[in-house]
Amino acid sequence: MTITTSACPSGDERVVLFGLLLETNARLSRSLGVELEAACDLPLAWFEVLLQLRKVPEGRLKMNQIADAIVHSSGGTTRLIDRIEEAGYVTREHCPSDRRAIYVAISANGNQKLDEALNVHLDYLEDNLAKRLDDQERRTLTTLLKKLNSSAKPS
Amino acid sequence: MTITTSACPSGDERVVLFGLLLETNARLSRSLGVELEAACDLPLAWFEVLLQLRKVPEGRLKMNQIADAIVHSSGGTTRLIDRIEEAGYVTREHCPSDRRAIYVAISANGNQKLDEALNVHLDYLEDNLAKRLDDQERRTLTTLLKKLNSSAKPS
DNA sequence: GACAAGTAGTTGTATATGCAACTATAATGA
DNA sequence: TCATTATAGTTGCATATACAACTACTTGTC
Repeated sequence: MTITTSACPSGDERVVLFGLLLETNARLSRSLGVELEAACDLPLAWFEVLLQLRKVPEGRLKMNQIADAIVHSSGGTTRLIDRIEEAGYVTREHCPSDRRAIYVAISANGNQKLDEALNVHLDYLEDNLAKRLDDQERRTLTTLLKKLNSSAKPS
Repeated sequence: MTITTSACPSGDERVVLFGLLLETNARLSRSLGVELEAACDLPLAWFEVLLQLRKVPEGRLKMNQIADAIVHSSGGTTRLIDRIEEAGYVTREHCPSDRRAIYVAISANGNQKLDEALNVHLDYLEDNLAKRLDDQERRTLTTLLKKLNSSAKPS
């Protein structure tokens, strides 16, 4: 019995695209993670959480909102927030209107750390995004990723 | 001391783009992983390895080539290949010209499993890529990701 | 109001992965 | 040739995460 490799659609244009997406993401997030860790002693996942918290004017989100935003499981998010809280970058606050829910709020230390990390991040992006893609290309990429992303949300 | 949130570059166009890349990837790979696992009982990481092996005509790669292709650490790759080998989808072969090196070769079962998985993957891509982006957009995205990716390789 | 069903978050447990130390082999060069 | 340095892969250990079961609370229905 020969291994025919059959119709072998591994060269399919969509398969290639998807593989590229995985690879690009893996390389970029790994190298950013290394830099953040080295320069700020801040894991990438923590950075993502702090960034999400800064995005909203109140500076706080519920556990499940964070879990959704960073695409983690509920249990994983609990543990992640445990660690970030222990480091003093966020605090848990009770939600008055729903006693099941918990707000996670960024602290002063968290904001300071995030500023630090954003400097590293911006340098990184300058080297790895801006150097490779011009304004127009970045805008196009943003648009395309948004299209791709919105679809996958409700699953 | 007020929490000024400082210059707050979290809305920076590049930061947004990077966040989008992380999020898109996380959502897509998670949902593909769930489908592959459900339909073929094949973890996404295994699928990635098998796909890399099929990409090359010989159907085999050295450990470090695999590690690089799928962006894993060397130790992580050893363990990953251990599991895939135990499942019978790949085999380890000695390299005659370098006795330190090990070839990992896809087996007949591995090829069969990969065909199965590719069917799922192609359906998935049809739903999640092709439905959202037309041919032109996919080509553009591919080009942009390639540019982005080539840069990050040597690190 | 009370019971059923749904939702928010946590915890036990299993697993996957990275890092650093290690072994074995190869390449370099004095 | 032998010693040094570099490389390929594996292993011990620590950690991060997912899944499923659980508790506590809320919402909907009668």
